[in-house]
Amino acid sequence: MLTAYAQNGQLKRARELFDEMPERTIVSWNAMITAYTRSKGGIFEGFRLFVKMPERNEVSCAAMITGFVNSGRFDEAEKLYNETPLELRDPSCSNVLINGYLKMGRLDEATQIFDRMTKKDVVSWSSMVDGCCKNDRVDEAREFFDAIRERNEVTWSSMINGYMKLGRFRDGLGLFSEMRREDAVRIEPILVTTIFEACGRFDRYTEGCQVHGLVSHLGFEFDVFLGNSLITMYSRFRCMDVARSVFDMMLEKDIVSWNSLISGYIQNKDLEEAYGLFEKAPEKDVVSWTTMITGYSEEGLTEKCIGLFTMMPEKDAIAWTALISGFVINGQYEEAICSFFQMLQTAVRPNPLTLSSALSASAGLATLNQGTQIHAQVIKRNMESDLSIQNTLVSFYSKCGNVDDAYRIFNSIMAPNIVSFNSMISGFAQNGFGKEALKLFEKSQSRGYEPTEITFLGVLSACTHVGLVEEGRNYFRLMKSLYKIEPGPDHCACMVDLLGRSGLLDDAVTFINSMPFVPDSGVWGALLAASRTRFRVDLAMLAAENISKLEPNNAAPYVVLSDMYSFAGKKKEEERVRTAKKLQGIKKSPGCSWITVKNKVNTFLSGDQSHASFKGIKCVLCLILDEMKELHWLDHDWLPP
DNA sequence: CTAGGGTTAG
Repeated sequence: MLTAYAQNGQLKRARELFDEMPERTIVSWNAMITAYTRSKGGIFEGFRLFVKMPERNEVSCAAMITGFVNSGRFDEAEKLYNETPLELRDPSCSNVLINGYLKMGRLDEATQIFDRMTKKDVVSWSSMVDGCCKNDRVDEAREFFDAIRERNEVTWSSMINGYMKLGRFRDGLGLFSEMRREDAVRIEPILVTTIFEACGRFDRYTEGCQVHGLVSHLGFEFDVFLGNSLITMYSRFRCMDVARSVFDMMLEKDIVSWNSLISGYIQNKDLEEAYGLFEKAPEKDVVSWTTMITGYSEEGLTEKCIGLFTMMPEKDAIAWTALISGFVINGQYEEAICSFFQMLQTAVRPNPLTLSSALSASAGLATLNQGTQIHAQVIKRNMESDLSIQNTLVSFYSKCGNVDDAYRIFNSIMAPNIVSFNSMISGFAQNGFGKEALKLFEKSQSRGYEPTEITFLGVLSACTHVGLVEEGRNYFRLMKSLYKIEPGPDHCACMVDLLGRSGLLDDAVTFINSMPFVPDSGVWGALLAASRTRFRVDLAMLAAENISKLEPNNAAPYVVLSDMYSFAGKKKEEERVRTAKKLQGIKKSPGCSWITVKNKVNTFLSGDQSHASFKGIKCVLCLILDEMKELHWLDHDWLPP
């Protein structure tokens, strides 16, 4: 009764009953100690009872030490442990302490207790095995494992899981087959699920199928957990037929089975099959809905996302985040921000990913004020030390032109990863600090960070923005030869941009012709922009034709060509381009830009002279253009209107 | 009444 009351949140009733008891045994006292130490702030009342009780046994000590360990009071736990008479010092007391230390990563203290134990049991040994694995000391774990005389299911699975988490299949599966030869230990389905998980994650098809074949003989192939993990594994292998047949053969399915299969189809881009299952599912939960929303947003179908989200009965933080980040990846930043502020008005609390997505949206819009508000939310919610948020903040402040703030945040990151470096390198590059960007790249290399494709986009654009042509060419070569990263379309577009902006247009064309794949519109776009700046009608035509082939509705080729013909006085050609544009039915919305100065948004449309300070702005612009001419960044007087 | 591992889907 005491325990029943305590476990149902009625500690007071338990205490009343305890006080009324005509006589109490050690077990009654122990039950109360456990009840108090497990309830918030009850540790000292628990200890008071422990001191007061007339007689104690080993369970009393273990319970009390557990209480101290679980409330982080290791000093008190250790003191009590040392004061416990040896004949009462059950292995459980030591095991509690050992596991407490292991969970905190305090391996030395755990080992000390372990070494001092006079009678170690299988729990003590298994705890050391697991604790070493969890603290990235798998090989030490193996030493403990080999030293144990008596091994049970926990010992084996701790060791096997340690290997599987690291993808050490030879060691893990080797032990697994050794375990099968032991008569005294059972193979538990749940251990096999972790093997399937690892096979899926490390893309080990052969091993996954082998283990699957093996367990189907053991009689628990119809276990729900096991079936679910098989569905997930085969989905990762892109074997949806097998995943489906596992699903169909399962005698008992739960909502996770349905969700796993839906998610599998979505990962393999079969939205129709996914939606069919979603509709057919006997029950749906927040995960089912969110899975579908994520699937649609990855395919750019944000309308469908909104529809599903609206119909969804209960929305949690992850669901909101799926909606918001879906908008962000599709460039719908206003919608993302709007949803974020809607979310704040509900009781659902944003998680780090939500705030990071909202910050990305602000970065996309370059709305400094709004993003700063979200930064304030980050601080308010104590998420400043979240790495993904810090990285997004670096990007955000950079995009808003606030390199100093970006750099300040970058430097405050305790454990930066390559993404942090990528964000800062790109941030420097975007703001014209090419030298700083390249220096930071070299720093990341000397510190042993592995560069990614994104790293080189930053590096190449840094070279572009300061005209470092040779360095850019060099990095482009190194990328492949030294870092083993294949240049993609974006890297090539960067190179064309680099050569084009430096006036080396013929080199740019040579580069395009030497590309190992068909140039995309980004590559041609870079050439078109350079041709416009340098007034190379021939290359502008080449680029324009190719863009039109790839993106028939893109207005840029028509606009640039007609402007250039117009300047050159070639009225006929200009007219021809304009007519072609009309025939295609292409409408170009006027270019628009804006900047917030002292809380006021200043908007500029192309050709628009209505700004209050138009004269002054134009004057400064002319000064800048003169300087550009002096530096030979422009070859002639022609400028796009 | 106390102590160890494993839990699939967003």
